[in-house]
Amino acid sequence: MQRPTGSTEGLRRSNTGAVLRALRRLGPSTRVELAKDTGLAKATVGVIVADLEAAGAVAEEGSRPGVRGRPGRPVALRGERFVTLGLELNVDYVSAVVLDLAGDVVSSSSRPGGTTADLRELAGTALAEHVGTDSTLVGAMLAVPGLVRGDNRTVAWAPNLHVTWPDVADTLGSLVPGRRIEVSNDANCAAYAESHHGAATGAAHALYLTGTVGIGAGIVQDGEVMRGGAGFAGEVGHMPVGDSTALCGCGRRGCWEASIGLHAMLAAVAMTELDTPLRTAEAVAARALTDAGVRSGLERVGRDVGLGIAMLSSVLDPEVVVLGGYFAPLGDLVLEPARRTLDERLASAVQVRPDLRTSTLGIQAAALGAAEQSFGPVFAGERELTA
Amino acid sequence: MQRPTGSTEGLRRSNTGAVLRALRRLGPSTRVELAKDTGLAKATVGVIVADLEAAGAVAEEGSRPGVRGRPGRPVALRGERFVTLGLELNVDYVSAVVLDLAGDVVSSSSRPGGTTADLRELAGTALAEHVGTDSTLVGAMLAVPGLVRGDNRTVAWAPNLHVTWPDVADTLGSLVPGRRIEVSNDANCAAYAESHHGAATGAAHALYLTGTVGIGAGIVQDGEVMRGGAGFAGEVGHMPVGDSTALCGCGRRGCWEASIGLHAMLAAVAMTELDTPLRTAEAVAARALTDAGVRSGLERVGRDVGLGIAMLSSVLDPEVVVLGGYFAPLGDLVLEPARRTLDERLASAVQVRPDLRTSTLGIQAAALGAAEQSFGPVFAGERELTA
DNA sequence: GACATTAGTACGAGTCTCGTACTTAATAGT
DNA sequence: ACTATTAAGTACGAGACTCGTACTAATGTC
Repeated sequence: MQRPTGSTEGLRRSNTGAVLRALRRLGPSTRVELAKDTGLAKATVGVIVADLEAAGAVAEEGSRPGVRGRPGRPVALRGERFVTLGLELNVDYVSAVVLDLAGDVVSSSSRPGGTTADLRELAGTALAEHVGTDSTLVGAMLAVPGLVRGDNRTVAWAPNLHVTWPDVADTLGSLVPGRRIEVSNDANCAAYAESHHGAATGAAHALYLTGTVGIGAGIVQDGEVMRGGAGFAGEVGHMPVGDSTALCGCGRRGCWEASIGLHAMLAAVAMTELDTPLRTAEAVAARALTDAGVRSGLERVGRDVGLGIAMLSSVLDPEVVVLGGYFAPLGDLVLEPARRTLDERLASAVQVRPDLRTSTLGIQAAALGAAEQSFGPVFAGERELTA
Repeated sequence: MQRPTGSTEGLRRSNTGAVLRALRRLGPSTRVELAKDTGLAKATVGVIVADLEAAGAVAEEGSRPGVRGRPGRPVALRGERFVTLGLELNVDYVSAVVLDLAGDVVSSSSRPGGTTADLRELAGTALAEHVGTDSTLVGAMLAVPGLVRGDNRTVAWAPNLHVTWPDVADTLGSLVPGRRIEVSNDANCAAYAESHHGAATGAAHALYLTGTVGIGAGIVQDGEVMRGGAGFAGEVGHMPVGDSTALCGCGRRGCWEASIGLHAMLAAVAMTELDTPLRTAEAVAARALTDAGVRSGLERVGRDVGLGIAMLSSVLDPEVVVLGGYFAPLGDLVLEPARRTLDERLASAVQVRPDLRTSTLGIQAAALGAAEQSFGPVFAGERELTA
């Protein structure tokens, strides 16, 4: 999905990227299998694999015999050598994920707090403990709840965070010398994570919905995050959906998050907020087991969730919609009414309702997605893996 | 924007595509200018240009002196040799556009009628009159109002058309021997046309809204049509927007097109339909000059248009929104209230309202977009131009 | 008319992919 | 146990392509 650099070296980079992608997708594979999948010649794959092995990016596994003929020697991505760092700075917690080239999570941690110092400490610990001198940090990305420009560098608007941006950039810059830390929107990162590791694995077109006090969406189209003209695509919290009289925190009426945000949900079930959205939702789910009033309140919220997803689906046509944030603990209590509403709103018989699922990655979704995105240039064949 | 095929020949194709794209974007350019723009070496560009000239795809223009040094000899895309055919089959009219490699419309025609025979006749005439034996038909695409799968081959649902699909495919197949005719959605084609030739020229992220009895959207993201998982992205007519009590032709209530479709607009201004949507809208626009009631009716429609665009903008973040179909003749009568509504619904201070414009391509938009899309593989460096 | 300046080309070096032929390592059959 | 068969991986030379350098060509400037 990228333009080759023009030169033959660029061609090699591009083909190396194709081999790496095939290894991620197929798992351990022999050279012949890789050749078949990528369309390259056997000999070419052999050379590329040898280079990757020298760089420490792949390793041979034990052969698997049983069939006639010389057994192939499968090659697998090796995690030890190359890693990325994904961070999330949120209102009341920070997260860090170290991901390796094989796609395994090397380290995953989060803690309460929302300051630059909290983030710095968590990231510093993760790096110190899990990124040795023999491994290379390929890239790093920070996910934030806010509007981030398409260049992945400047935060245009993050009203809920109590930090100043040059400060964050400086702090993190000193942490990862020589590598710029990119910034991206948390919902976009989470969407990427779910489509690569979570509930939407394998779906090229996925939609992720994060729900806390605000509502945000991350859109994955053709395996890539969709950013829009300025980078602000997916800011769906203030779409006019649901109860048109509901007063939103932004001062207007009828915003979607005024109908399905955490506070609206709590009002619907007549309960109060606990310390975190997740714990609050768990308490609501527990109460729903015995309280019909809570169940019907969630039913109302679910219908409004479905209404918004109907809208988004008709625009984006995703295969899978993943609900994260406070929706995850509530599960089918919200999803079932949403599915019913969605079925009612399908425009035609040929349209298939997207699969509604709850997030499987929880609070680490955004940080994991940030880490995974940092591998993007490697798998795209834009950045070379050097020892 | 695409991956080379692996071989060095693929690299050449890819680089040739880059040169062609540069020529389209920059206009006539010298080899040095092309080298600077594409990042290729002077010598490489020289070879590629020579090949293209031999194939008849480009030609040298008169030099432009005036500066010190040897004057460059600009090279320009040549239209005579390679063309594409874009067709549109709609409910009550058919259109055909022949487009050449230089981006000039060679022929553009449309006529009433909505049968396979009408289409065949129009297409046959266009080909016979404007595609000589010395020119090559690079590709052909048909735009239809309906749901077309992402493979650009199968029509899943087109309830308004009174044709059978194998029939259309056979008829057109015999017209363009040896080349498969692709099919696509009309709004997607029109969006592509507007972003390449029309009101959104130069915008990488554009949204096109077509309005007749039904409402459809075409989405261009990063210069490419966004299709979604099944190919049905942009089916926005039945989003729940606007008057939630309005009864839609689909049997449900609250669909957007029940508030802003042609019939809803006519009800709002208390006028009756003429033979075509365009002529009807022109009559309404004329009446609005003297009739305050009509103006306030359009005002109401405009607000609902703005409400839906607010929704779409928060999801897609386009730079430009182009309104086609019956909206074009009404212009600011609808756009102004839409802009005001949009301004009210912007979620944050940093978000910029997308530019609302009326279509400049009129009834030919879809056919032109279909033709332009048929050049896609050429500019992407996937298909070679051979004499 | 000499010089400076810029455009375009010729050419050789380097890189890469590919197909073919060959080697290697296993199973199947006798 | 030995041979035939099958399939994986590699060595090697041919071919295609890009690139940098050196060179030629064409124009304006002094």
